[in-house]
Amino acid sequence: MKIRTRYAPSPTGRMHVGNLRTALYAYLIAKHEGGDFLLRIEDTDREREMEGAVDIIYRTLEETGLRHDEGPDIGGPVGPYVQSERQAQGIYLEYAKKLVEKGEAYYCFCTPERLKTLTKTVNGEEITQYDKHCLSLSKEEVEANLAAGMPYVIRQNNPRTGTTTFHDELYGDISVDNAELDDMILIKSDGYPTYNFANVVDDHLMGITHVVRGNEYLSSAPKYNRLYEAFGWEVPVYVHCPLITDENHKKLSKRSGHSSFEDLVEQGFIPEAVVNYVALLGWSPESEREIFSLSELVKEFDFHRISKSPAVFDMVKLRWMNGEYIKAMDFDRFYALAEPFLKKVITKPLDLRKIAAMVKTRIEVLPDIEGHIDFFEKMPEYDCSMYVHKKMKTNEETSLNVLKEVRPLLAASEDFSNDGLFSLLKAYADEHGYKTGYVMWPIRTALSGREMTPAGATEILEVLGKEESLSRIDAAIEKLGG
RNA sequence: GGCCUUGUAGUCAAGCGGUCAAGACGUCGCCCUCUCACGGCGAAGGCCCGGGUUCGAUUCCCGGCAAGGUCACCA
Repeated sequence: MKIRTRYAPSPTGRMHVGNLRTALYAYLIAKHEGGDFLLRIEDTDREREMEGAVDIIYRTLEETGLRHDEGPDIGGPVGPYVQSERQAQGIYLEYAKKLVEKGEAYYCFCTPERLKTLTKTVNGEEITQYDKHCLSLSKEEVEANLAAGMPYVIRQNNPRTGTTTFHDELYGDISVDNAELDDMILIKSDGYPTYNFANVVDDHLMGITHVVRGNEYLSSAPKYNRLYEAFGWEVPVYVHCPLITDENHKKLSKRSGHSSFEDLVEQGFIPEAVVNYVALLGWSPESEREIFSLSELVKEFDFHRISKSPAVFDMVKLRWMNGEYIKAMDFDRFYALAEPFLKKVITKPLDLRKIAAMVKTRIEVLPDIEGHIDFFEKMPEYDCSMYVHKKMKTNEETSLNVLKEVRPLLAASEDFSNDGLFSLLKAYADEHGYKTGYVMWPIRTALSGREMTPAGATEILEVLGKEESLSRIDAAIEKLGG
């Protein structure tokens, strides 16, 4: 049988990294076996719906490369793929009524006020368990209420005794006392289905074979199972993914500042790196490899190797991985990404491509660029003590001397390329019996005013050009009292 | 509070009765080197606790403990 998985987000905002990983795993499970990956929009909560959110979903799927085979935008054999459209067709009500006929669900006319009396507070959380009050209504009473236009919901009718067991591919068999199962609402008073119900109905109607979802649904899974059984439908394979947490081991929330894919992209992360990192949060390949393209993941992915324990989202490791992607990236693409950051700092007509090349192996995230290159634009303030370097055996005096001697050589040099400059200065050093660093250190300091730079002295000379370089060296000589 | 799940270094993680308990990030040290970075080499750091079962438990069982999740007309 062909595997069919789905990603079923609700359009309420940016794509949370937990959802992204769920989508990724669903995609990988399907594609590893040559199956289908579908997109379904779950817009049954008209309150929380956000304008433009569907576009964010499309864009994120596009940027991460998680191409769906069926969905609202491209259609497919089991559409529509938007739940509000499906509800308009009356699909959910129709199926809910089937359950009512079977005695697996019932109409409920309880008012919010009455429901409130059923609520108790535990640890600051409000907990409500319905008391099956409306289950005892006779058929006539229900008909009368409906005829009178009383608002109603339809609830699942769960048994109060016995146990329900469901199977998860990762977690194994999980049994729950039926007394724990609330009579959850299937159809809301506005006529829309709840997530719980729409999900089951649509997954079945759309032929989903593997339901991939976050582990926060683990405790409600038995109720879904009962729904499948009530309908007499085959229960899909459940794959509950472990939770992704923040550094405090709490469910990742918007407050952490990096909870969504878009947040991360804004912070300068590369989509491929995010996908790669997220794939490894809760899953590990057989090999020791860590860097995987999406297509390599498709090949390697065995969902049985998904772990069961929650994982902390580690920005430090993500940064490292992003750096790996930047280093491996072909230069033109890197330059395209880097250019805005370069131009933010540098307005002078310097060779930005050369500067980009310098910085490529030294950053983890695009915005890191800015901190490396500001001295090109403008010579920063610095202290003369910077000329003192124990290992290079330099101090202010030796530096002044070197700068003075080297200045005319540079002024006379026709060749201001990195290679030419290096051999010129190397020859000078050899001639005087100096170590290379002994002469390079003061020059680099004079040119940059920085203890560390993304390039050596000669590369900086090359980029700065003769005129600017000499002027900076002159300023340094003066600063050193020469 | 009920229920569910999880528990290998700071973090991600291999492991599936016998291992010097992989690997990666981070940290520290060394090498390379015109600084830094890259790259190379190395170090420190771990099986939640207590009982069993077993010749032998990180691994199996039981009990604790801890953490997280969940208990909506949200998904």
